Amino acid sequence: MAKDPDIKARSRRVTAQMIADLAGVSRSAVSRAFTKGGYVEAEKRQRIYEVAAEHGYQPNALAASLQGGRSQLVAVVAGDFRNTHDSEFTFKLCTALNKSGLWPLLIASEDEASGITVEDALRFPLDAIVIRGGSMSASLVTRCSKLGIPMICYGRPLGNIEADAVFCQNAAGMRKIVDVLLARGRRNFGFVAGPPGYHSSDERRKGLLDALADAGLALRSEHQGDFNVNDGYAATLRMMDECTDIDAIVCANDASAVGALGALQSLGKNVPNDVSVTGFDDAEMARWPMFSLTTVSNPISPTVEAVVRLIERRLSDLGASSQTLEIVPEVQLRQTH
Amino acid sequence: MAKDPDIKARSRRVTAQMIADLAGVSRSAVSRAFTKGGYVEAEKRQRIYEVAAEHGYQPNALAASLQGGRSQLVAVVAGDFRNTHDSEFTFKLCTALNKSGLWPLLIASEDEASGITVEDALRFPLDAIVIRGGSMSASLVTRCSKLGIPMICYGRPLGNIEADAVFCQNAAGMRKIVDVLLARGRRNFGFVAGPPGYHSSDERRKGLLDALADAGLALRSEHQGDFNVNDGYAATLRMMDECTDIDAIVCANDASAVGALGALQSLGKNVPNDVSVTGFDDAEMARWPMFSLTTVSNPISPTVEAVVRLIERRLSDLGASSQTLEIVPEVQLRQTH
DNA sequence: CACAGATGTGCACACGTGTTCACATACCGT
DNA sequence: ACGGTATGTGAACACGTGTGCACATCTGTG
Repeated sequence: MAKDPDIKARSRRVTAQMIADLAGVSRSAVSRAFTKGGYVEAEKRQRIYEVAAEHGYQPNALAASLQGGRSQLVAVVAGDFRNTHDSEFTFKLCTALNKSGLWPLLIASEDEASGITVEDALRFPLDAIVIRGGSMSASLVTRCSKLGIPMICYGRPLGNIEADAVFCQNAAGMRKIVDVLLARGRRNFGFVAGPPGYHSSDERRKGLLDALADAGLALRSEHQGDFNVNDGYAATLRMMDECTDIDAIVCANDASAVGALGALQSLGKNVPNDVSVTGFDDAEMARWPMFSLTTVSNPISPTVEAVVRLIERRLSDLGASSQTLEIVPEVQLRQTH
Repeated sequence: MAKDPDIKARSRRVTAQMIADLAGVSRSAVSRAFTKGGYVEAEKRQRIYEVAAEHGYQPNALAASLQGGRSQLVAVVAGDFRNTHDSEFTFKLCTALNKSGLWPLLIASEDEASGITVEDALRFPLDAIVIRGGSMSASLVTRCSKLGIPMICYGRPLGNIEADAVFCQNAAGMRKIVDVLLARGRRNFGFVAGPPGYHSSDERRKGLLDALADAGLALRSEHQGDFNVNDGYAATLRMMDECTDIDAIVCANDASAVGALGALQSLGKNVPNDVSVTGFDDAEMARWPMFSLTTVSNPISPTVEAVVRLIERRLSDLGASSQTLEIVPEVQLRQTH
């Protein structure tokens, strides 16, 4: 057993060579002891494990990844959490990645305030990158392709961009819930919109307008919000001020709908007798007992599973053709329609 | 200009050596061109940048980190998001880390379902690890110390564990808001508790009981929840069924309080005339117009700043003594007390 | 005995970087 | 002329791993 080679006096991480010296074996033996299927004599192996445990040795995953192995890092570009459904999605995605032995490197916000861009993350030899549709660009796809980093996009279809994608059919989901309202005899529709330029926002609006047009109707009132409760509340107050005969308020997402419910209550309106309210996404708040919101599901679990599946497919076969998976939203009938 | 060395036929990341070959320079020149202060002749430098841009070259951050540099990875162990305040905190922490040039490696859930432990993350040469108090253990501290990984704990004080910590004075905050209720003449207190065994849960309960004891009062009713809206709603229904003269419902967190508000409304109770309701944390929902919840702030920004400051201090001086920062909560008076 | 397979071994190499070092050139001041 | 400084250069080394390779021993089979 070699003398303690002054580990404590050094701030460096414990290395395999240090363990080898202490255990009186070669570095190869240490490496083999920590590699599945590696040949090391049982007694030697035991000694290596003991010394390693005593000194807190763990192989350095990043050094190992240089060897043509994978880093196991997956960048998750989560956007700005404007829609709370996104934060629920992100955390579930991160959990699922962990379950697959992958480590999410989180980019929680991509804007100028954070001084960070997705491209900064490409300095890491990522196994993959998962990114919201809104942050996609053709140049980013090219960059990732050149670096051999698989890219999976969620939340929107990609047009002529070649990458894997998972998205929810926003327009179709919106049509479904408008059909429910029409079937209940609602005719005077108001819309609490999300911020324009966001694909989900725009597609949900399109689905609403198309469904109304097919029924020979037009929107009576529209007010924009930023996908949050406060904006939904204010937009609804303005809408009811402008048109007192609104009988259905369709909202671009659940938080807007929760805000609408709050505003209607403050106005003494009865939901759904006086006016229906619907949301989109089936976020957790939609299921709270005081709301029991009728909404359209943008189910997190199937989307997360699809993303993970696409990653694994890509890691198995980098040259596979790109694939797009669509999630079909379903109406969740509760108490507000 | 050397011939294209078959980059496209290889799935490997573009390397500095490949760029050097293409640009007709040494690898050292490429390295210097991408290192601040590195000496490279201007014309050569330009050529290197052009070739690099054409082939999507970026230095591999992980290879570079082997050179005694830092990985810039910070593990963020975020727990299970039982309390929605935690997801807000985590998101903001990750943004702040990005701003400091650090990359959060997110462990979104540490339980058996994910098959992941914090120790798995220690295989990466992390610059630091930020962890919720509930996931702390002395053995983890020892392990990190041996690996030279600084650890910052948030959410609870550490007892005799040697690590940096930031936490909110839960008990003191609770006393403050109970004093507000006492000053309003409330005498019949009910408590919607959080899950036992969570430090914040237990401390907030202790603060409540102590404040009441000092006023010569005892809790009239207590029901447990899991820090969420649904449990707050159900607990409040049970409480009002059990004791019809409750005049103040103190909740362990804001989501429980939001649930309590919903339950009281369904019972036709007027808040705050009939009964006061208070929360804890000042999560975003506390500020929604239909709730306008009186609560205690557990301010995210100062906590995040403190965590980042502790990380930077540790990175500057690994041997610095451990430090504990306390965040003083403040009462946020709104409409429910 | 020869061969094949299993187990075991340490040396040397590769992975992709940044840095050190010795050498080179140019310029300025003493 | 000499010394110091700035700029520039490529070879070699270091970082911390996993792997390939040649060699060694043992066992079983034909």
